[in-house]
Amino acid sequence: MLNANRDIQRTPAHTRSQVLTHALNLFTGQGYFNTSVHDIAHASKVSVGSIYHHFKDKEGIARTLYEELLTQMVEEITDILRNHTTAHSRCRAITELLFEITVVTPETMEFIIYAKHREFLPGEFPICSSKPFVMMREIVAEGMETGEIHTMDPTVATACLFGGSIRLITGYLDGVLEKRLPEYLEETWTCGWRAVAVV
Amino acid sequence: MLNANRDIQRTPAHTRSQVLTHALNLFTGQGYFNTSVHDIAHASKVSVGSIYHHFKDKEGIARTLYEELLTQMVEEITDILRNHTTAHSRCRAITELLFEITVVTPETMEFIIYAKHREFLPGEFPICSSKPFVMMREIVAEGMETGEIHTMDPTVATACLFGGSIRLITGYLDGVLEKRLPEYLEETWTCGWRAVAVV
DNA sequence: GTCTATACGACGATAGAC
DNA sequence: GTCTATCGTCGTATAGAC
Repeated sequence: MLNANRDIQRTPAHTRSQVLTHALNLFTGQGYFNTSVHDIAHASKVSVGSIYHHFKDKEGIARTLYEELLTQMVEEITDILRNHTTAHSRCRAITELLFEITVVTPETMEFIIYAKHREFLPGEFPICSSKPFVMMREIVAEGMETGEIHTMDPTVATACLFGGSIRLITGYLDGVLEKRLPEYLEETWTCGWRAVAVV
Repeated sequence: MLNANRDIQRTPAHTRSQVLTHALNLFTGQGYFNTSVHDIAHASKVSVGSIYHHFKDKEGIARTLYEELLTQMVEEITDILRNHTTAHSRCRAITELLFEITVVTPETMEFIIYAKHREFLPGEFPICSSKPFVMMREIVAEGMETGEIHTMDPTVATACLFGGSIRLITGYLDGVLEKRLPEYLEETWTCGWRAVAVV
């Protein structure tokens, strides 16, 4: 996953990362159920047998992807928590992070925020119960205690603060935006913050 | 068992509506690809042959559902346009409508707002390009001309105005809200409007 | 660990009787 | 129009050689 573009190797680690990379592209590009293990094998230039050696089954590939991408996102939010102190600054940084991930690795964002995980990952909790989203709500809740954000239901505040950004991101992933995504950042952030900020 | 079968209506219209109703439930409950035509036949108490008499194929069922539900929503928004004049009043009414549809017929809202249509309806435009969403953006744009809403990119304004509500709705559909959905209406609307309103 | 070949079940769709 | 029975295909997963 991390060392995606290297010379063609046949090491186990390389096989594994190739499979994950191409599975992510196929799952987001044409959907999990429209993607066969054979498709993944072909795109990864790896045999079906190798795939089943590294992963229990097709679902296992998706689950691994889901967990690794979420873990990565948690780390990035943790960094933001370290480098920013106010709720305003932290939420702004998270918004920038979401936009950046979307532009740099749209498949990642699509798989995290836009896929219907419950349809192919039985037992998995909804994405909004996942760690990154919980962290975002905690940041908002703390912002209420410091008086930066209106005292209200934290779920509502988080939804309204980030809801606009998420709409823009899904619009970008759907290819329906007229301008490039970053051009929407300032205005979207201003609106989102205005929705919840104490004047 | 056999007696029960006598009570079942066998008119074409009844067959068609039964299939659509149960297909919607199954598609939203377990996903389009996890639902077989046999499942639909069983749930609808109709034979597979009858289903294929009324619909070209499985995709045709989903496409019919999609079109009918969107048409219904367009009519409801049209009603709102008739009965309300200001952008404030119209957007508020639309927010209430979205919440009400979600509570009364969650499958409808899930199928419209939450399904990944492009994965099973090839050629279909993304939901945010659909008529209801376009109408919402037009209402917002008019609100800018009348001075009710900040002059800004209409896409951003619409995303921020309704983004919070949509997040709450998806949270409800995912079953992760602590309170019942209507209890969030006032606060969510207030936040959304504050995000874009001219003071 | 990686590969090819294959078993086997599931599902979409059709045929043809009533 | 509705039904049952069946066909053909596709895709997951495994077996077993290298």
